[in-house]
Amino acid sequence: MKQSAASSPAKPRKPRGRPRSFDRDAALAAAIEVFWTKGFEGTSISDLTEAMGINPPSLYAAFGDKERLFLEAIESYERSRGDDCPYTTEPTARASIERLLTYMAQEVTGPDHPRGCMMMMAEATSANASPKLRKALADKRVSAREHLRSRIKRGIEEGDVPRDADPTALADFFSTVMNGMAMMGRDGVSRRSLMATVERAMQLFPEVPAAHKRRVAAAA
Amino acid sequence: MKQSAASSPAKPRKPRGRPRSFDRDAALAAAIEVFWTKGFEGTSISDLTEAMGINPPSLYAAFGDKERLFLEAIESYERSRGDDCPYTTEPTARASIERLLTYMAQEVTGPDHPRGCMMMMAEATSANASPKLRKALADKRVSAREHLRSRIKRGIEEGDVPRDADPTALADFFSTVMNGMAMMGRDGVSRRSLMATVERAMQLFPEVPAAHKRRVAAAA
DNA sequence: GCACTTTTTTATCGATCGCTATAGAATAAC
DNA sequence: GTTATTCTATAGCGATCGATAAAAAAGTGC
Repeated sequence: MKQSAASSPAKPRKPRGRPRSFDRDAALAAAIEVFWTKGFEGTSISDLTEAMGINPPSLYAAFGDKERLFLEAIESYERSRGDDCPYTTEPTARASIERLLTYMAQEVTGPDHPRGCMMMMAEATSANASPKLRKALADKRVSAREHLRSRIKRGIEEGDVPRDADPTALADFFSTVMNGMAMMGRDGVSRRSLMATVERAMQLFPEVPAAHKRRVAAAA
Repeated sequence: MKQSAASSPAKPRKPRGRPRSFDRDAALAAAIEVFWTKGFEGTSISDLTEAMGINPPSLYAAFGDKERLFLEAIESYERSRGDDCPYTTEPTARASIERLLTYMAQEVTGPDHPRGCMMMMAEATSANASPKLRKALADKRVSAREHLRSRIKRGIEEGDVPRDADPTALADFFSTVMNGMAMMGRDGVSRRSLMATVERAMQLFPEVPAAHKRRVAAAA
């Protein structure tokens, strides 16, 4: 916690010992790819070391153990996807959800990385993992639904979603569709098919009555 | 292939050696429960022998190996669920799909067995399995979608689904919802919530125009 | 009774699992 | 230079993996 007064925090002095000979971020990216394909339990340390191009002691020194590496992989995976799809910046809840679903359809059928969703794989392949990891994954899934819910709630407050809409039920429905799309994507279903599903599902997003919409626009 | 003429096929004569001391069906049911919870790779032989109450050699003698036991478990699982939910007997495609989704909502939240769907677990936990098993699982998933599609197509032919409906796209959509429900169920979402999702999704099932419906009813 | 067949139990097999002890190699501090 | 520190590579730890050999046990047929 305490920081040395002599050393500038912005320019950390070079570490003492032998420098690391591999790119930590690149190694993590390689680990993500493997976990994404095989899940947590389906991935062995030798799978990882081979893909990352390092030996086991280097892996353990840099990432702790398999569970901690997996958690870091999950977090990096989610962060980069959040950056790729800034759905919260959309002006309406409807546009946010549609953007999210569209991104999902593209992502789970991406040609330059494993198909499907790493979080779905995580869920099914951590049955024997530590309670700590299980809990961390469950929290992330709950949090994802909660994000959807709060965005819809905000839409109600801002007037672009009808007052009688149920944010929790809507969030659960679109979460279900997203989960399903992840499975379908892993299953090899085409991007075109998933996009058709997105369009279909979006028909269920409730519209504000045109009359009320005008009223809100006038007030703003 | 050749059958002894002396022995009645309905009353097979008692086998020669030491009789099996366990109930094969009960053992298979126990195996299903374990695979359902932990997936294929997440389940070890000792997990199985403990749950089935037998020793490894008995398991191998009765079921072949782990993959064959798993396949038999999957097939038994699907058969019993097909028996539980005879959705093809419903008069319309809409009623069939709705029954199927409703059954799914109840099944994946069942209180007296593992949550979620065994086939979803199978998909994610067979990354290192033999190509043969992988293919068998993929075929089953394709076949499930095809069943949906053909039921909708039949609905078009029988006049209870509009002529301009796209059976493949509809089947893909409802398959996506079902897959998503399985994930949500495993995630601990309530049955009530899944039923709300079913009701919502069914709003997207296309209706035949009332005028045309009358015409078909008169013809029948 | 004895021969034969099949399942049971016990005790492993070799391979792989996640992980680490140890020693040598590469750098900074002095 | 020497020393201290940190990383790398080799080798292997105990545990568990899926699967089986061997022999005792429990039946049928004669």
